[in-house]
Amino acid sequence: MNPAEPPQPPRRPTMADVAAAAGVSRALVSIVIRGAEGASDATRRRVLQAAKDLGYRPDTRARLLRSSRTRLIGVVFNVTEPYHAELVELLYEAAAAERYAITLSATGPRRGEREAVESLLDLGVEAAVVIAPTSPTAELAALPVPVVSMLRAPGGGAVASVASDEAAGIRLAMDHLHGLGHRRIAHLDGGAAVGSAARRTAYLAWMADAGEAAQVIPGGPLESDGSRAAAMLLASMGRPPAGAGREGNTQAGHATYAGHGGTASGAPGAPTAVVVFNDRSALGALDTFRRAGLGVPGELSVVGYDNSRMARLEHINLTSIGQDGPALAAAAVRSAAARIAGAAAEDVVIPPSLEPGGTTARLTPPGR
Amino acid sequence: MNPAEPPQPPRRPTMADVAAAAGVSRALVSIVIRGAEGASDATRRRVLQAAKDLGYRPDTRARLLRSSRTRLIGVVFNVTEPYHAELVELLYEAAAAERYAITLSATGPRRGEREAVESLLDLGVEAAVVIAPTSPTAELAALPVPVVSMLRAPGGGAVASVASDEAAGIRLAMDHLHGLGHRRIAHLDGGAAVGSAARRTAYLAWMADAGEAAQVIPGGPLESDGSRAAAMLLASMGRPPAGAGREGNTQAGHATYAGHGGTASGAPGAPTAVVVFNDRSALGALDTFRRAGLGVPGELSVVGYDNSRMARLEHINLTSIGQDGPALAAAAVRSAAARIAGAAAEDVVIPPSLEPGGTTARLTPPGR
DNA sequence: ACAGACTACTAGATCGATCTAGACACGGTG
DNA sequence: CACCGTGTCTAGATCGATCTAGTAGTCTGT
Repeated sequence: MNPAEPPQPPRRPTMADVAAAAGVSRALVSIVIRGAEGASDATRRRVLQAAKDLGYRPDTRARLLRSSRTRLIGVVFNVTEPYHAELVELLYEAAAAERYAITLSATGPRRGEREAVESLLDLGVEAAVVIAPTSPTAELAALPVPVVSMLRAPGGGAVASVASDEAAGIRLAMDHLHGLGHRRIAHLDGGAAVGSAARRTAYLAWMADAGEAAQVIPGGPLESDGSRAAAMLLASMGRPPAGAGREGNTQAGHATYAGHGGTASGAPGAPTAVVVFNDRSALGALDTFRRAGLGVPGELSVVGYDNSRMARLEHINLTSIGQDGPALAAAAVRSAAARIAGAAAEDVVIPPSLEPGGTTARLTPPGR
Repeated sequence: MNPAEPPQPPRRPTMADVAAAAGVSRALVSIVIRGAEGASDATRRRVLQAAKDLGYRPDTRARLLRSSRTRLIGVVFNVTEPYHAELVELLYEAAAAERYAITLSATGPRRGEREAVESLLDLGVEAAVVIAPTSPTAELAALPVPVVSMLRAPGGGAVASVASDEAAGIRLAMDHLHGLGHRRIAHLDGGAAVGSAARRTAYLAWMADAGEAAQVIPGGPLESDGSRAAAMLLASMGRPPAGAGREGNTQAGHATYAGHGGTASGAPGAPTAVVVFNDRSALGALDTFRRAGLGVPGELSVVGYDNSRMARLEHINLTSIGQDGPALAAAAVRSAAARIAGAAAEDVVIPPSLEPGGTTARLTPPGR
C-alpha cells in the first residue's frame, strides 16, 4: 500500500533473491543449484526449497557468460532433411544423458553452414556437431571449438566423425538381394550428395566380385531424383513409363501396363532388383515404378537406405538399411565430450543393419 | 621469446581489444557495432576496421545478458513435422528482415512443449513463436513473454495467433471440385490434430449448403492415418483394398483391380472426390488408392492441404490448399515484434490459395 | 561574449551468474 | 595448548557486453 512502491514489476527471481530467502550467500546458492560439492545436506534442502518457493530458474545467459564450462553442444542440421530431424531428436536425449545441453542452428537454402556454425560459437558452445557437413574438413577443423561431423565419411583425423559403415550397408543390401535369388541388381545413386560416392563404390565392388554387370543410374538425394532415375531405368528396360502426355502425368496411371502378369519383364538382362541411395529417393522411385505398372516387389525388388521414419510407415514398409540413429547420436555426443575433455579426434563407425520390409521378395524363376 | 609469457592462448578478441586497437573507449565500440547513433563517420570507420582486423565478433551471451532488448525471438517447432521445418526456414528470413534473431527449440516424442519454451525463456527471448501449439491457450498466455501461436485457430485474444483461414481453404477445395463436376465428395479428417475440427466443420457446412450427403472418414495427420482412412473409404465403396494377406501387403499390388476401366466404380453414391486433412495424410491415402487399382484422378480426385514441398514434388503433384508460408512467417514475426513493442494480441488470418496439381480432374459422366 | 543546444566521446555501474581466495568452526594430534 | 585438516560458507572479482550520466568541444543566435 506504500505509494512509493513500484506498481508490480514481476521481475524474474535471481540467485540473490533465493540467497536472501534462504539466508545464505549467493555463492552457496550457486553451489547448490549446480549440484557442486561444498554445502551441507541441511542447507542444500533449505536452498532448494527457497528456490522452488520463488519459482527460481537459473538464467542461461549469465551462466553461459561466466562459466568456463558451458556444457553446451551446438548442432547444425539441414532443416529440409527429415532424417536430420530424427537425429536432432535423438541428440537431445543423448546429450541429456551426458549432462550436456543442446542448441540448434539450422541450415537451409538461404542459410549457410558457416553462418549457422558461427551463430553457435557466439553463444559459447563447447563443441559443434554438424550433420552431413558440406564444408571441407579443413574449414571445420579450423574452428575454435572441436567439431564432430555426422553421416559423412571419415575425413582424415582433423575432425572427429561419426558415420555408419556405408560400404557394409550396401553389402548388406546386396547380400540380402542375392540371398533372395537376385543377380541383376541396379543402383540408383545419390549424385553429389554426402555419402553417395562411398555407396556407389561399394556397389560396384560387390558386383565386380560377383562377376555381374553393374548398372548405375545417376540420381540424387530427393524424391524427385529417385523418380527421375526410376524413369531412366524403366526406359533402359524397354518399358515406357506411365502416361504419355505432359499435363496428364498421373492420369489413368498404371492401368495401362497392369496386365503384364507376374515376372521377368522387358529386355533380357533387365535388373530384377535395385538398391537406391536413400529412402527419400527410393520413395520417389517406388512411386514411378508402381505407376508404370511394375509390381514391387513382384517384378522388381527395391532397397532404400536410412531406415527413416517414413520408410517404416506401414503402408510403405520399405526394405532399408538402417543407420542405428540412437547409436549415432550417442557416439556423436560422446565424441564431442571426449574432444572437449582434450582427447584427439577419432572416427567412429557404426555398423548398419538391414531392416526387412515389403519391397523385396524372392525372385520368381523366369521360365516357370 | 619472453619465457614468462603464456604459450599461446588464442583468446577470442573482445570489445576491449577492439577499443584499444582503435584508440577509443569500449562504450564507443559498442555504439559502432550496434549501429547506434552517437559516433562520427570517421571513428565509425576506424572502429569497424579495427574490429575486422582483429576478427572481432560480438559475444552473444554477454549481449543477451546485459541488453534490455535482446532482439531474440524463440521458435518452438515439432522436429518430426516437415511442414514446420519449412516454416522455420521462412521464419529465419522474416526475422532477419525485422532485425530480429531466431533461436530454435524442438519438441518431439520425448521433449514437451513446456520444456522447449522454458529453455527459450532462460535464454532471454523477447517473444516466443509456437508452431501448432498443443498447450491450452491459457497456459501460453501465462508465460512471461508474449506468445504468437502459428497454425492454430485464434484462441480468444490472450495469445496472438497467425493462421490461415481454414474454412476458406476447405471452401476453395470444395469449389474447385464442384467446378470440375464433382458432387459426392468425402472428407478424410485429421482426427485430434490441430486444425482438424475447423476443417471438418467447414466441410460439413459446405456439403449442407450444397444439399449433398456428407461423408467424413476419421483419419489423422500422418501418412499412415491417411492410408488407413483410405482403406476405410474403399471398404465403404464396396471395393476391397489391394492384397489380401497380412505379410503380402504390397505384393502384386494394384494389378488385381487394374482392369476395371475408367470411371464411376463401386456402390452407387460412392464419392468421386476426397478432400484430405493435410498433405501427409493425402500422400498415404493416394498410395492406398492407387494400390487398390483406383485411378487418381481418373476415378477419384484428391485434394490435400498445406501445399508442402512434398506435395510439389513433380512426381506427386498433389492438388493442395496452400497456406502461403512466407506470409505466415512474416506475419508471425511482425506480430511478435508488435507485442514486444506493447501492442495487444491480435489474430492474423492469412487467406489460403488453391494450388492445382495432377490429382484432380473433371468428372467423366458415368453413363458415357 | 555567453547561454543553450547539439555532437562526440568516456568512466563506471550493471546484467546474473561462476569462480577464487579466504574466513570460521570444529575435531583430532603431538 | 598450538597446530593442522576438513567441511561449510562468504566477500568480492569477473565474464563481455550495454546503459546511464556526465564531460569536453563546437555551433548558434542574440
